[in-house]
Amino acid sequence: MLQIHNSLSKQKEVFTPIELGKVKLYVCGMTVYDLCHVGHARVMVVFDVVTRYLRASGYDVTYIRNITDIDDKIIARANENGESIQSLTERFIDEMNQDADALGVIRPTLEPKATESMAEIIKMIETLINKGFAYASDNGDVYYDVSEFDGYGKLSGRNIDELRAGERVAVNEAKNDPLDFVLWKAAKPEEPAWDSPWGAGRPGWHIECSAMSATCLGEHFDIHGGGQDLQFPHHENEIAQSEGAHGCQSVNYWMHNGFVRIDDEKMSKSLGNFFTVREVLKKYSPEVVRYFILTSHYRSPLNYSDESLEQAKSALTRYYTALRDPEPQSDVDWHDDKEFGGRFADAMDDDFNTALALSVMADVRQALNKVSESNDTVQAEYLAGLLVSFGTVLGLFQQSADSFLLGSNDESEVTKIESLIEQRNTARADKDWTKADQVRDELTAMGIVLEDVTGKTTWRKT
RNA sequence: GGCUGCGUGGCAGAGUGGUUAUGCAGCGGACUGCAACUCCGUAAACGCCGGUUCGAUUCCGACCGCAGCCUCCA
Repeated sequence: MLQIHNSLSKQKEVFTPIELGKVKLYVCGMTVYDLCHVGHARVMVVFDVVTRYLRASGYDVTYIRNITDIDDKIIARANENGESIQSLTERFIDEMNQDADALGVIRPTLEPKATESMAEIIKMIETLINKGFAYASDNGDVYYDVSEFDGYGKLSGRNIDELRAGERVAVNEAKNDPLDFVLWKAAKPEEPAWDSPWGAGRPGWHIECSAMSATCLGEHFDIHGGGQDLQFPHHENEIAQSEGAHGCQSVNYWMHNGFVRIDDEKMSKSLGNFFTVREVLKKYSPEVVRYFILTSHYRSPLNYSDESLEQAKSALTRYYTALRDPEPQSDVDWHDDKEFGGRFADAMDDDFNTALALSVMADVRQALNKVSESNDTVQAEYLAGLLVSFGTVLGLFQQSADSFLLGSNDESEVTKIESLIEQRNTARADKDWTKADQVRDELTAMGIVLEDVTGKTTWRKT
């Protein structure tokens, strides 16, 4: 029985879908003005695994991840670059998709864009005004009147008084209350703008998610996810907008993933301490990055360091080494495995405890190595198939062992490696250990590790 | 200042009121010409101080330390 930690109640709750057998999931995606960093990768991978596991549990999942393609930062960056907003956002949408694909992230069912949802956004703002939750000010902005919404603060665990006490933003004269937030921004000269009943302008950040989630999933859906930093104010404001406009609960389960940190500090653009997915993938293969992300529970902080990535790489190398010989049985379904499959399900059912699920896989690997040693081919092929089956949930073991262990090499390099191995084996046959070790040292210097197993020598990259 | 969350062995990271997490690294052994791989064995932990309890790393309270949100941020 799946339990999910709900940010609304701050507890694990048994998951019950609104509609039997179906899950409607919305995740806040990227603002596209720059490359994805590891923090973005974490959101993508975490909710990819959530989606995969829900599907593996028999649910028909509709997964929506939006794209914010109009906001202040985008306008600023486009101006800096001297390019159009459209060319900037198209470029970074493409870059984002490249990163997501590289990381093995399954594409969402739909990826709605703010700029393509203007009619719905404007309509929703009109509804909010009509219902008394919003007001247009003289300067052409439209604001949400926070005092009108009773539940304001229920997600982030604050109340309006506390927020006022902590207020440290310059007061905006156009607002009735400093806590009110903008739904529609009047256009300044030279800024991109859409026509609206309040004049030319563009939407505030929060309203797009309320409009798009309702359009794609309906007014009431199952799960809403995103990074922890969106809990306040973004998600709090979404609740105020959606529930104000629709008059019903909008989301049953809120899920927030923890931050990626560097030296115990949040990785973020403003701190400048981020690594892009692109640069990490130059050093580590995508599954190593996925494995690293999944070693920690999704709500815990994840500390990024070379050492952590190296550990993930070593661990994954051991899995692929175990998978090298047996031909994985192709029709294994982990659900049918009483022992390991049951433990895996228990771990994943417990709020997607991937760290615990990985420890089950480690036990499978050990069992696999044992049966391989005793030449129990049938059992080895079964356990290899079981690992691959678990891998479909976590997005691991999606390549052949050889492609992971050998990397991509041009033919001449492989020929050279193989000829050196042959030279060494000839020397070994002659018991010329000095020569044999000399050749092996040469290969080591090339980043090649040799493994002599049962009369044959295999190699892999370090 | 307000509000949240966290503090586990060398490192990473789950979990639990009394019994092995797991991975990486280490140590001993088997295998090997030597290694590597693999297997077997092994050691090592629960921030500090009180309380509840027969017993607490696990529950409660204080303290210390760290992080996050309160402003754009995944």
